[in-house]
Amino acid sequence: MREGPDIARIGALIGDPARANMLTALMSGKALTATELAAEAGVTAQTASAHLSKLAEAGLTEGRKQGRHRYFTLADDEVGAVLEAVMGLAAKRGHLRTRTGPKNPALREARVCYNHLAGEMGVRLYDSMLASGGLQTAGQDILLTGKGDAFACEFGVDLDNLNTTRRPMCRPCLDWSARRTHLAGALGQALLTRITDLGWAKREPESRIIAFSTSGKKAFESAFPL
Amino acid sequence: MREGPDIARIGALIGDPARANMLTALMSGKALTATELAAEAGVTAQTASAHLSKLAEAGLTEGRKQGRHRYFTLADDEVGAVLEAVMGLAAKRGHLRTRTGPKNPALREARVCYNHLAGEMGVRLYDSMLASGGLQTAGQDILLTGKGDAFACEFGVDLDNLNTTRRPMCRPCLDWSARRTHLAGALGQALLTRITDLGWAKREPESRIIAFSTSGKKAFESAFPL
DNA sequence: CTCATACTTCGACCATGGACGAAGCATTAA
DNA sequence: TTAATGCTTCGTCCATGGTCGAAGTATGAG
Repeated sequence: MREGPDIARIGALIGDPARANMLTALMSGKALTATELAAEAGVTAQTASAHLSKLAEAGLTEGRKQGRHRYFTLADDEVGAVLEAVMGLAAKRGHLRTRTGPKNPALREARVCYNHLAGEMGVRLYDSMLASGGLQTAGQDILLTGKGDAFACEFGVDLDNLNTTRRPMCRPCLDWSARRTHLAGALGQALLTRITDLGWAKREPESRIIAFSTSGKKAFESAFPL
Repeated sequence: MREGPDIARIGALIGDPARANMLTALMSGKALTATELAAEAGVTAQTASAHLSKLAEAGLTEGRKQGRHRYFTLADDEVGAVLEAVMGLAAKRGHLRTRTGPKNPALREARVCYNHLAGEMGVRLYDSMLASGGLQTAGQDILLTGKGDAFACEFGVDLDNLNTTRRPMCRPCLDWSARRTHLAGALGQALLTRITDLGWAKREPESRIIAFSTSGKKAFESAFPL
């Protein structure tokens, strides 16, 4: 890092997109693992590890080791308050910012986020299930309703198997590109698996892109109407 | 700029040392010209111009043209508040940051700041003159006392010529690397000129470094004791 | 008028640091 | 034990963007 006043060090830390996404994710107050943060930021584990080292070294985050996981949180609420302040500034000035085109349109449209569908189509899936009453928000949590349960069965997802796991069925995930919530958790993972099994889309190797076929996209859009 | 959340754009803006120095200087509330800000940041006018464009485009600063000057201020007090918040965070975490070695020790020790001496030796000059009663602070301004007047004459600076100019005799300048005040203004410039004329030091071409000779440094230290 | 100053734009260079592959260590599961 | 997972370290590559020289525009001074 170049020579400069201390304020620049903090700014540079927040200024990197990957780190900013990590910090944004941690604003929920939840402790997240390094792998989860890597997915949130859209980078590999190695890169995330380097970022998390820098954040911890600067005292913005804290990590505690638990088993073979490392859980990260914001160091304290002052960090949260500063991030909130900067976000407020960003939001107000946002409207007059230069047009921000996505680097890779395919990546923005549909990609894998850890193990579930993200991007615009991920947001659509979530919005659609919320609108149809299959999902229901309860504060920070998301609940699967009876209606949603039935929908999932019909869609071909085996819910009984999922229930045995310890992972939460539904988890909200803040979208990297769209800054909108989409569906993570066991159900989110299962739905993505089912979508690929149905042949609607396939994961491109060596990238996070999920490529929908033309017919697959049509089927997806009728299954998850807005 | 890369793709990323809005918060990263603000962070990256603050994260550059040159821009951080500019913003820090503007925290005084005074309107400063582009040239002054360039000197404050330790960059050339072109570079400063590019930075000021970005800051203005993002809505962090505002500039109004007056004659052939452009005066810049922070856009509003929310920007000031955010900067203050980030500074507070930087100050608290500062003590546990990794050892920040100056990239170029010579640059940190003595360099030219626009037209006067800056760096550790610039700070020393200022502190020494303040301690000996040659300078006196009066709010934001710095005054040259009778004692300081006599000292300057003895040191070989022609004060009469300086008085004819419109520039203030003494001006405080916030140090780029040390974050300490040092002496700018007509006197600051004249003192540096005299120091090089005496052969104590010489400007290195192609850099901002002021290289003191061993004997020159000794002479400087006895002329400006702490 | 000419000259000097303040600032901007253009172009090119290059250092910083973010990216990932490969390989390693540590912990847990089987 | 072996295998799998979570994470880190090392090494390398390369895009971003900060930097300045040169040249151009505008404003004011003499």
